[in-house]
Amino acid sequence: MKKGPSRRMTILRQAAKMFHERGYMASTLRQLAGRCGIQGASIYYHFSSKQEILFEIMDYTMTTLIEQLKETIDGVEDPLEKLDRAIRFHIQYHIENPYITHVTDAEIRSLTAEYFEQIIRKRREYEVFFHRMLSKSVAAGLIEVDNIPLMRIAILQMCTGVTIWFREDGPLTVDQVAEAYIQFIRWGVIGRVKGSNKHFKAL
Amino acid sequence: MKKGPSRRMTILRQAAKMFHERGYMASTLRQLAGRCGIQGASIYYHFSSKQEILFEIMDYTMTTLIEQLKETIDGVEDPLEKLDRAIRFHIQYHIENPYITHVTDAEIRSLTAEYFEQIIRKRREYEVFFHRMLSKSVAAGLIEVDNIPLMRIAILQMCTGVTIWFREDGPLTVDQVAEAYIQFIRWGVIGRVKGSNKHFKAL
DNA sequence: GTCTATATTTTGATAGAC
DNA sequence: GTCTATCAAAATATAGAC
Repeated sequence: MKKGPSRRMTILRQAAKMFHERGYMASTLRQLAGRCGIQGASIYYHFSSKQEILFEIMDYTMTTLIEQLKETIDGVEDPLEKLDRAIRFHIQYHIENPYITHVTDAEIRSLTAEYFEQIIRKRREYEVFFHRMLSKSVAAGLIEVDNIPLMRIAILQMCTGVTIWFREDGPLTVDQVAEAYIQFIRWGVIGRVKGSNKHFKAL
Repeated sequence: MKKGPSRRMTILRQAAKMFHERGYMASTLRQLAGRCGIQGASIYYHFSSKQEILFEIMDYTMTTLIEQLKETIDGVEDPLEKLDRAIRFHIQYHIENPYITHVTDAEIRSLTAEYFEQIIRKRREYEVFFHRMLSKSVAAGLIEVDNIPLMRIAILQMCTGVTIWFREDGPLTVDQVAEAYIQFIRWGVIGRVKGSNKHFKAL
């Protein structure tokens, strides 16, 4: 009675894992089919092209990221608290879904023009949330940021990077990484050191 | 009498640009040759394989990074000042050499086993410098970092990321980016806000 | 839905003339 | 040093049987 994931799903999952490991261009449909226990040609019953597989992975990822980010920050008043939760969610989602998120981040240039535009649009939509949270936190005097787009890029690149080095069987838990990164983003490496307030700009 | 760069150099430069734009696997030797004004087969007079071209780019980059990092921090006493200069150098070199640095960072999995080992070894060597500077700064009580390898990864990933988004014809200068990133790494987004010392752990 | 067989293109790389 | 011509392998994708 146990009904596993559909073949279509299996292909997408194995493709994401493969693209993550070797890159899109270095992955072949025959190898992908092999990992799914079918022949290369059988892939084409489920997808019309290799490009479509890549796009499906990326579109699902971006759609889910946007949707869950909205749920995460919805209703939270304080913009800094909102930003905190958003960053935490971003790290958590990327650690828990390393294949699809890494592929979505790293293989965007492998997309053909039409697909590229669709994914870029969703990526920008996602980034706007972070811009707004940063912007409102600055306006409220809670943080000090000169160039908001620059900080948005720095923070997201750093957090997205977990897909490359995080190992499930490694020494760190998701929460430990999220906590360490949040602390770093808030205070930097000096900001929490006792007595450093002597360095404060306006003191 | 004006002697331009050697053909070998031209090939390496164009290859780095191409690998940066499309990725190693998506770049063909015929296209590369075309950009150099020669035929595909002529590449093989200068290099024995496509792999060798990729390796040469990466090996040059890592060797130069290590060498210039040493020069940058040599003789500086204060470990935090040392770290500061190292980060500034890292950002500057990556912005000024975006093609070779991005390729070296992103295409390491495209290398065959023997080449891979050589480059990984140099990358680790480079990272050790940052580990030591962080470690000594913590020991001196200048900064507060719980997990040094984690912070090293976070900082370097963030700074290396400039190769992806920085545009020479954009609104920012190298120094502006370096300064913003250094400030962020030191103080985070809250650390410099007036009155935030109330958040300090030990106060 | 999956198979075998194959069409078509393109690739990295080699041979040999100039 | 660069060319033309070409090899051999591999890729994506299609056709049609089961």
